[in-house]
Amino acid sequence: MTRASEAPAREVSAPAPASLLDGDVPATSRGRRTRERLLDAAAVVFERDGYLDAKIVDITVTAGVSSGTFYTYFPSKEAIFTAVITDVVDRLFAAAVVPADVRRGPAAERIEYATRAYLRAYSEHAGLMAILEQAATFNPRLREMRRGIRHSFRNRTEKGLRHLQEQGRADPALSPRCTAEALTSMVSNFCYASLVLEADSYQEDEAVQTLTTLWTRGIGLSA
Amino acid sequence: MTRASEAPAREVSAPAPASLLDGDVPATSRGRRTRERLLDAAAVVFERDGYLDAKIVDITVTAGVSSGTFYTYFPSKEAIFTAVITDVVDRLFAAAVVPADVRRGPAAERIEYATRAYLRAYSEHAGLMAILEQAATFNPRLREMRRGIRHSFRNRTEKGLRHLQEQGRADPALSPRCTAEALTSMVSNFCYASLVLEADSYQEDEAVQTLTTLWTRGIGLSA
Amino acid sequence: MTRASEAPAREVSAPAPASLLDGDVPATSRGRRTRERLLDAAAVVFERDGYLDAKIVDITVTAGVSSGTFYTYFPSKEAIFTAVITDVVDRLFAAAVVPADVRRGPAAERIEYATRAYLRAYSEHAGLMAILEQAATFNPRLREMRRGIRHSFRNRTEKGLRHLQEQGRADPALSPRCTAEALTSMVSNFCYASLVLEADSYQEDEAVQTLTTLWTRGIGLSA
Amino acid sequence: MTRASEAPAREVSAPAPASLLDGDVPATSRGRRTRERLLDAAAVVFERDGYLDAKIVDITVTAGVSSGTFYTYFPSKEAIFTAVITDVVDRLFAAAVVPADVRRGPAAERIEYATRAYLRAYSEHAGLMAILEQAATFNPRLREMRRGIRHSFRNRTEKGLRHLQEQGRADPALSPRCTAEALTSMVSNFCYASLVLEADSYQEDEAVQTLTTLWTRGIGLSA
DNA sequence: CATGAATGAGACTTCATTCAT
DNA sequence: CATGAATGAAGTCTCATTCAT
Repeated sequence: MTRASEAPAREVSAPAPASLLDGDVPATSRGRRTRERLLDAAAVVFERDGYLDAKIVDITVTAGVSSGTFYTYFPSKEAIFTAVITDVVDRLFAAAVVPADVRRGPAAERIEYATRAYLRAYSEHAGLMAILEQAATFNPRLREMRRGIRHSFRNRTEKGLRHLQEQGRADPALSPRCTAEALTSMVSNFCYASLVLEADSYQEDEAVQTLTTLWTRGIGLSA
Repeated sequence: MTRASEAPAREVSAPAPASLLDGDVPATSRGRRTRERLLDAAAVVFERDGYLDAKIVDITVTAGVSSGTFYTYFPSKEAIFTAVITDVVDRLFAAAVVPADVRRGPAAERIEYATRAYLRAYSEHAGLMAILEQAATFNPRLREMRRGIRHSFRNRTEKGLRHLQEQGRADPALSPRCTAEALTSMVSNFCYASLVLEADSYQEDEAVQTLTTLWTRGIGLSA
Repeated sequence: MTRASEAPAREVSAPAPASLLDGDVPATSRGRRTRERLLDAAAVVFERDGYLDAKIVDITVTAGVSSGTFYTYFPSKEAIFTAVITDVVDRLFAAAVVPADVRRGPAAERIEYATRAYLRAYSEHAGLMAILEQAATFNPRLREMRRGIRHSFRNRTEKGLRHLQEQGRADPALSPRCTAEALTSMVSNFCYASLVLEADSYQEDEAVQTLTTLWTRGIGLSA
Repeated sequence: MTRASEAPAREVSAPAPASLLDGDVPATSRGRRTRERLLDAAAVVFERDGYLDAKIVDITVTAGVSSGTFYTYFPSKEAIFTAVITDVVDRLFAAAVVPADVRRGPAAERIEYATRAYLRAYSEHAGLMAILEQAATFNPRLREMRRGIRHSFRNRTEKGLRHLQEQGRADPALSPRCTAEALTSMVSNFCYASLVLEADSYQEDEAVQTLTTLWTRGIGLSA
């Protein structure tokens, strides 16, 4: 019997939940396995059906558990989606890290490295990135998440650009922030357009070279 | 504006449309007015609530008609949304047309003109563009529409770039298609990021200059 | 697709609802008939199954309409229950009105009249009164309603007692408020106990005489 | 308090209870302690959340045991509620016992004593009494329990009244049963109304005096 | 005895669309 | 053409109870 409206206060004032509802790690290994199975199943279902059309039952059936079990581990569709996406984003960030030796090398190579890494990581997870893009359009919390990701990349670019400008190796007339925004847009939306909207339209090398050229020449990079 | 008494003959003699279900223009002026009211109401409601949360009743109530009346003019929610968006896109395209004198002028100015025009038009309709972005993520037909829009812009850019390359005024090493894709991404996603995701983050001039600089320098434009 | 949590604001800020959700009278006679049918069905179902076990479908099936139709007329189970109970309570109040000629007669007869009227009305609607009693134990709004009903009766008793005390015809040592509370308790809970908890345990005359005697003698009524 | 080491022999030699499922006392002292903890926790949770909203997990968490453990001691939610309420009712009955000296004194004082005792006991346990009232409205067994309690009090009153009538000290015209019903209603529902529905509306003395006066005068008690 | 994960039935509600008037 | 009432499929989430360890 559902009487949510009659005692809503507890949702807010409730002390620590009795269980794993907030995504804590389960106590037993059996629990951990079940949680993993649910996450894997969710990735499959979200990618296949999109955020809106993904049903909890589809996830539980795919994971081979009863539908009630879902709620032992995640309080909602949004929660498991966030967990799935967080995984992916972590890998995206990890992939985007430029190794020390490259970082110490020429700026152009650094930019090319980062661009290629982003393209590859995006391409590997294009399915779920598309779904994040979708979900972000109507879910405020997921939109916030998506903005956070974008900001990370933009800030890194902005910082790098300021550095080059200080060294006199990039056009000092460019607004670092606005330029970083534009370049982030270029790369991320190029990925979205060519990997999500269309199916794999460009060769990796062609794309990397084009983007790198536009980027380095655009900021007036001098060797 | 056409008053009911102006052209009654036509209302009678016009060949009865097979059906209004596809959004044809209604035969009577009263009908035309109702259709307009619905379109206006839909623009308001879609922009306010998003595609998913927009309810047909909200549209009809806003338009001041009964909910049944809706289906006299549009066969579905998707249909009226398409009609609304088509209007907006038409204006976006119209705004993006570069006047003859500018077209005959220097390439840099042409690019700046087009960029500024796009930015302004986007900013004017940012609300609905955001909703189109949303709807395109889950509705195949609307996704197709969105791709069509993108292709138009990209193709124009590609054509322009080929032209410059042929004249020896842009880097011939760049793939015209891939470059056009990247530049289209840069401008369109810059708009999306700064006008939809964030609230108006940049001055128009700063944005136009930054984008134009990146663009022209990126393609290696020579005077 | 349910996404209640993602746009909860509208529940509060929404302007006038597009329809009859707040229980307004339907515009057409067909609508009025349907609303009546739902109310009648609800009375039957609530009485038969109790508030908790009453299902919306049972009501709609009993009324011979689809389940969606329910929500054209009532926003929730609570709403239709309130409507049903309001009807019953109105009749209870109406029955409790003491006609002018009796009111001008001897106090003892007045009290007996009111007691008998209450008993009869309660007995007639015992089923639904029991359900109100139930619902009031866990639904704040319905509890408020129940208290309102009780207050009405208690206040009437209090007023009458003050009057008698002023006339020197009732014990002036009694607190009118507290006494009215006790007497209201006696009569109302006698009805609850003998008509709801047990099945019809007393003859009407026996009950009326006992209650009237306790009441009149209790307050020290002098002719 | 029994420590585990104190009586191990008995723990072993005691005839194994067929089952603990019906709330029998556990064989080990550790078990007894767990059972107590569950009962205490249940009292807290039931009083705080009501019967319907009380969750077994909340009880076990409050008691500091796992949810499975619950079923080692009680077969169901209803069972532990019954156990909790039985405790309370026992104390209510205990409090309602009129000591010998008072019993031998004047009838008016006896009635006053019993009334005051009831009021105090009820007030002390008002929270759980309210929940019993709630649970009784939808659970047949708990309703039976509630009726049993009521009958005890009513029967005692009835017996007392018969006694007074036989002694010629109370109105012989009153039906003892029906009168007892009415007086029980008056006192018990006065408590419910003033202690549960409203918050502590009357001073104890005022309430006791009012109720006692109505009671004694109502039955025509002569010294 | 204790643990905590697993179960699964089932009611509510929404809203695009249809249809009788 | 307009009205507004009627439709009905379908997915989420709860929680008492069971069971494997």
